[in-house]
Amino acid sequence: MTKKITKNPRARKSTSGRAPTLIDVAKVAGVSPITVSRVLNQPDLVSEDAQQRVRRAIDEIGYVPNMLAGGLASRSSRMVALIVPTIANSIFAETVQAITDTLAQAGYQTLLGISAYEDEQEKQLLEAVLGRRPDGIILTGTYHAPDIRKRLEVTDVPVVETWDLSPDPIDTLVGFSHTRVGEAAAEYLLAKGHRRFAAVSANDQRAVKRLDGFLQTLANAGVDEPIVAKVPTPARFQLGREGIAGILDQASGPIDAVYCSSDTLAHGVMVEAQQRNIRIPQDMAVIGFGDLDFSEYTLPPITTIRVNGAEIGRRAAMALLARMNSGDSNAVPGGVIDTGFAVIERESA
Amino acid sequence: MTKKITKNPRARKSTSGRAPTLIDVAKVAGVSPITVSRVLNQPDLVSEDAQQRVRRAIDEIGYVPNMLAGGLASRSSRMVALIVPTIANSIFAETVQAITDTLAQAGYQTLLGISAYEDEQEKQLLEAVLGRRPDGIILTGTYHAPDIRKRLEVTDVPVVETWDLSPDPIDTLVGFSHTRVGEAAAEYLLAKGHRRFAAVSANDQRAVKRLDGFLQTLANAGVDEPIVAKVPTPARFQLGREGIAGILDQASGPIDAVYCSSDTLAHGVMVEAQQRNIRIPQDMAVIGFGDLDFSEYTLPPITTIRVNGAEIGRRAAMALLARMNSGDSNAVPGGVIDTGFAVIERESA
DNA sequence: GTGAAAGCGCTAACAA
DNA sequence: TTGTTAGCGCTTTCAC
Repeated sequence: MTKKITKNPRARKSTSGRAPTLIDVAKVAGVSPITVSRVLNQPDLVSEDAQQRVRRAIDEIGYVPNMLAGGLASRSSRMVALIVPTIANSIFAETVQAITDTLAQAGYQTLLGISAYEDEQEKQLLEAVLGRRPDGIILTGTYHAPDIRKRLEVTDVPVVETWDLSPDPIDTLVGFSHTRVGEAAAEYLLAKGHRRFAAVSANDQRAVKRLDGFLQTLANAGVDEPIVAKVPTPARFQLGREGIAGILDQASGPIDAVYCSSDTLAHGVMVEAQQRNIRIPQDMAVIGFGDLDFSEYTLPPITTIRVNGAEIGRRAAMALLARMNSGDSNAVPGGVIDTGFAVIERESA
Repeated sequence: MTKKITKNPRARKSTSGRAPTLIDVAKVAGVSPITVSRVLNQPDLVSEDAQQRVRRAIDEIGYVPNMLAGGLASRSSRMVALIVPTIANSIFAETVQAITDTLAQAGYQTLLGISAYEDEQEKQLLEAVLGRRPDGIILTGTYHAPDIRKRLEVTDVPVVETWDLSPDPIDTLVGFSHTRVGEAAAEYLLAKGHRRFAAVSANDQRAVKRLDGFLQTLANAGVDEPIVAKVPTPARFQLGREGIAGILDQASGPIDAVYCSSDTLAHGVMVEAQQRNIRIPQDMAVIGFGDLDFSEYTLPPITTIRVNGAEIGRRAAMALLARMNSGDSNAVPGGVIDTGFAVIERESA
């Protein structure tokens, strides 16, 4: 190692081989261990004088509390497990960022798991994470493999599901209705007078819900069934391009409007349209879903159904914090919070 | 809580109020606690027969090992702290994803901290995280506030710095030279015959290094000093647009080529150029840095200096794993791995 | 191949 | 306001 073991006079404890403990601090400060503990966790119970001595001692020997030991003794790890399908998508990234921020401010660390939209992954991550005794768990989506769900229902760890709505949450839910998103997209396009539709959708749980809402609303309105291109997860720009290319090649007539399950796909659709000299939105309207910042400045402008990833993250984290602090019993029932979404029109540049 | 406390016959331990422990397993299996521990951690030392009985017991009572206790006793938490400036940027997101994946496969969980490019944040995150006794730490960048650095040098926790190169790493380093990236950009543009330059750069540590490399190389070549627009972090699409707009408004003549510290900024530059009927690359060349997938399909195509975020993450994680497993002493010196970068030309559509 | 004893570093509960 | 006594649930010796 490049690091030199300098003869730092303060390093007496670190040279002794093991990290200084609370007992070391207590000795230096001339108090009992529990007083040191109190200075750290409930300073109000300790006299000014003792606090001073203890803090001085902590600085002097470079003491860092061992939270493994603390967690074991107090049965509270001050960690939250967060499981998301991906962070490569800017909107989930915003949510993750907001969650870690909010939790960090409240003194909780975030244990991150990325499930890649795989049940098996999610299960393994949970398995691994439960052993750490997290004080709370935040999960993306409302579908979870049956055994995972059961495990979570039995645990008394507060669970927040987010990014979706469901009639039977495990515990607490902070999200919005993807079915409604799809319906809103269809309603919007129908109101604009469009009648010949196509759809490019990813095939993950929530994208499929949106698509179903979209298709169902169209069916109810009695318009022709749209051509649908389903693309694999994670949705990449180029998949949108390929998706619409296939649709346009096989379509018997012109397409009025294209529904995309995400802005990323919508972007690909737009570029392909541009290649083919199809003007947007005059020749073909495009509606996306997700992160407005992206589509707002991409030319030509498209209509987007916008959700605020950061806001969802913040609210999910706050719901969890409330849950964790509401006494540790299951007395308080978990709630459902609908964060909603907004349709953002950007027809004219 | 919505969850019903069902009269599940197996839930005898969970209804008893506390989670089953290793001792509970031992009783059911008719062995001593240490045997249970061995089945979990060193199964080779235990007879087939005993293993069977223990595993059966574990399933029966739904035992989940308490890693807080395990970590305390074994002085190894099997957690790694990861501190990044942001994940809202797809390239860092890839790195984070690769790191968590690689570590998870090796049985380590990732404790995520997001520093928002703030020293103070980074410090607090580290402070908070050190108490969890992580087995390793992965940090973004090579600059760290002096006190953070000192703290880390004294610790015997393996540290991997990534996403940059430096002559004096704390321990191990996996990254590439940002100065060289800037130089390569300048060399590339100069070779194309460009002479009147502009630059739009973010103002974080590494972006500034790239910019400096770019400017220095131009200065050495004796060309006029470029107009530079520095934009705040995190770089958003629109900042690129505003940056180049300001430059074009104040420039006394045409600009041959624009250097951008990231593809996100480059995208903004391109859109603004499009608005002003400046053709790319014929009228004005643009070079970016970061994630090829983004710029490759954005029209018009630009040249990008590409780094593979996932690859960097994987290598950083593997370096850390090697470090953590190389006996716990500081015997093995930390190494420096240069992951390099590539110049991707996309001049013609 | 298995077990008994002794902590890991901290905090809960009670007492003074 | 402070301290004492017992653990938290596991792994490390070391013994058999």
